[in-house]
Amino acid sequence: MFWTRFAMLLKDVTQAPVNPRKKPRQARAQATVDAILQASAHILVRQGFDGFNTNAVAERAGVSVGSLYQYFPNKDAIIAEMVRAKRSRLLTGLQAAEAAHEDAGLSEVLAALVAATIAHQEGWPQLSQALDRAAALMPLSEEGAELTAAILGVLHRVLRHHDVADAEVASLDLLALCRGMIDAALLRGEQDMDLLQARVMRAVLGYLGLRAM
Amino acid sequence: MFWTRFAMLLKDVTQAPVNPRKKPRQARAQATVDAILQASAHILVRQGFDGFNTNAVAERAGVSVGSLYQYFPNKDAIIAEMVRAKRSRLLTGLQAAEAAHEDAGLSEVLAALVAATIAHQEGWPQLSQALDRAAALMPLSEEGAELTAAILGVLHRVLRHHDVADAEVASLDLLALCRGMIDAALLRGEQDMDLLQARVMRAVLGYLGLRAM
DNA sequence: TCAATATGTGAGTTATTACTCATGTTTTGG
DNA sequence: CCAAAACATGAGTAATAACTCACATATTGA
Repeated sequence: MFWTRFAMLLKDVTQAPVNPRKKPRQARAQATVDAILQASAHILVRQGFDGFNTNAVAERAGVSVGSLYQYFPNKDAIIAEMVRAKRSRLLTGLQAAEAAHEDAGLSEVLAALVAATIAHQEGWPQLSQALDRAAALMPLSEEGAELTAAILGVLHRVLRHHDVADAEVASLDLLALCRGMIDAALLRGEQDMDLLQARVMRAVLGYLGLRAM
Repeated sequence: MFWTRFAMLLKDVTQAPVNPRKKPRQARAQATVDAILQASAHILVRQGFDGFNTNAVAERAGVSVGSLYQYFPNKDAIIAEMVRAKRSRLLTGLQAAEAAHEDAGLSEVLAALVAATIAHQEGWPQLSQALDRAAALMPLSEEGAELTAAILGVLHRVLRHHDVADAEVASLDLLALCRGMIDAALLRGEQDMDLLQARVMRAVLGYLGLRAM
């Protein structure tokens, strides 16, 4: 019928509230969600973004597409959740490093933060990279934005605590600097993390006008 | 999601010299190609990768899809050409900076190189970023790879000429460091290029163990 | 002038894939 | 034990977009 061609005009004029999918309540549901996330990571690393489609993810996870869409409103939400989890882990690592060196000198705290950042990326650098890229291209969820702010916040707090001038800009610069160096190094397969750490620290301390430790 | 629309990673691993299309011979054909590239840039910046499809590009360029496919064998080739052109421009800028400071001290040459890099990204930071990202996801054309090597080569040569140890690794690190800081700063809308330059130089000189100029 | 060649056209073909829904199965609370 | 709620299924639908092709127009060179 001709009118079906106009059905699109009727749908969803009002903005959708980013589809509240159900949360898993039973253990098997949680297992399904975990399987989906694990399969997603696997596919992202092995096939890249091109192989990453919901059918493939569901198949590899051993669940049906229908199940996938019970817990993720759309494909992006899977990526968003992986990014969220990754950010959350980094934040935890940084906070731990901060706490463990509360009374130490600036260089020492920064070294701990850099080490935590490297360790965080090291495990699965290809997945880390893929997720970082995706994160840059996606509108962040509210929680994602909060986590990003909190990550920057740790650095900012440390710098201010040690009376660094322009802590605001410095934290942005240092984060970008570290990310750039670490990503590039891991991407080209670098193995020696201590060496990488030392090089990053030279740049960081140089930026701040401090001498090497 | 942008990545599903790119053939980049999976197709023709083993084959196809990715250029079986005709080169423009008449002026109007060159105009067509230019229009396509310009439209592509516009769409990439305004709509991102999601809006970047051949139909949209052709429409905005004011040509037909058929014409587009006369000069570009596939969608990726458009991006590849933009990346190639961008790399080529950067290389030219760096070589000019190098030549203009042949007999100067290391700090001075580096400052010129950093300035050239900033100037290069400054014009359209969003396009720069989009292309950088795309380049990371695409297999480089032969010429693209050569350009990348040449860009690194300039830095490498400068470092070696001034007897920097580990010039190989240092050039990789410094390039990544600069890219990271500059991209981030321009994307968040920073305006003061002299200030940015000074901050980048602090990191660069610190990395090399040199004092500020 | 007039073929040969270069360039331009855009509706149509085709493959892909995000996402739905009618229906079936399992778990839970009372 | 039994309904209701949670969970799972996967063939099917519909939208999208890469790319083709048969044909039209413009330019060139002799």
